[in-house]
Amino acid sequence: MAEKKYCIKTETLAGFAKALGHPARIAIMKFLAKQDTCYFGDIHEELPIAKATVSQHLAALKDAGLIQGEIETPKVKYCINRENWQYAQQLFSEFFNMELCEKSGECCK
Amino acid sequence: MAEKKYCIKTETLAGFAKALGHPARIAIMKFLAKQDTCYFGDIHEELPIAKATVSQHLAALKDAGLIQGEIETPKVKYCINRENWQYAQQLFSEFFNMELCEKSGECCK
DNA sequence: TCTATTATTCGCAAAATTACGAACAAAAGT
DNA sequence: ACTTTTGTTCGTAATTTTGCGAATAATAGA
Repeated sequence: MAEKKYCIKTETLAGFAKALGHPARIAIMKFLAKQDTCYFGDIHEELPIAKATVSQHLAALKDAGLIQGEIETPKVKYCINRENWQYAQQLFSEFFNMELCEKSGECCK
Repeated sequence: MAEKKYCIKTETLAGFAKALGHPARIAIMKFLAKQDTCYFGDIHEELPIAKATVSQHLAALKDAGLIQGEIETPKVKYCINRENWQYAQQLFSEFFNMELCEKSGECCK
């Protein structure tokens, strides 16, 4: 499907960024980071959107690899995928810490 | 338009992430970071997409505040908006460095 | 087995994104 | 004035995203 027009690191970083490109998904990640319990219902309560929509956002984050889920019937528990979280952190860090060319960033007013 | 359902920092971070959520836009930012000259034509040459599409991506990055443009007829020069770039860096840094709850990230296999 | 709880999937609609070629605008040079 | 160069805007199409309610699945408990 993805025809890889760009280098793999660029594609991967863009993928993480895309997954984080919605306030509900940022809110979910922040919530998961600080909670002991991370049941679907608790996440849903935090957000001003329908549960079907929450489920969709969780699926998006899961597809991106940023979270993972576990069934604990009748509930579902979600948490951050630490390995990929760390990788995303590294890619963003590299991206934002690349040294800017002297002239770049000064050429425009 | 934006009805602010989430806290401002969350919205802002999501906005930056969304702007970076496409490989062409990541590629543009990387290119701008390392180039002395940052004319539209040079950016277009780097990318495997039509100029109209490049223009759209540049507009998206501009709307997000990550870059700025300057006319130098007949060319147009683009560069990173350092102030907002730094703010984005800070927001991402805070986000990725928020301490994860002990249990969070360990509750799911 | 029936019921209650929980979360996903389905079906749908509206809106936004991505992409392109063609048309257009602006200014410099002839 | 005309032409060339450069990049944006327009018009359009295909796809994806976002969102919701209703239907569904899965399991525990009565």
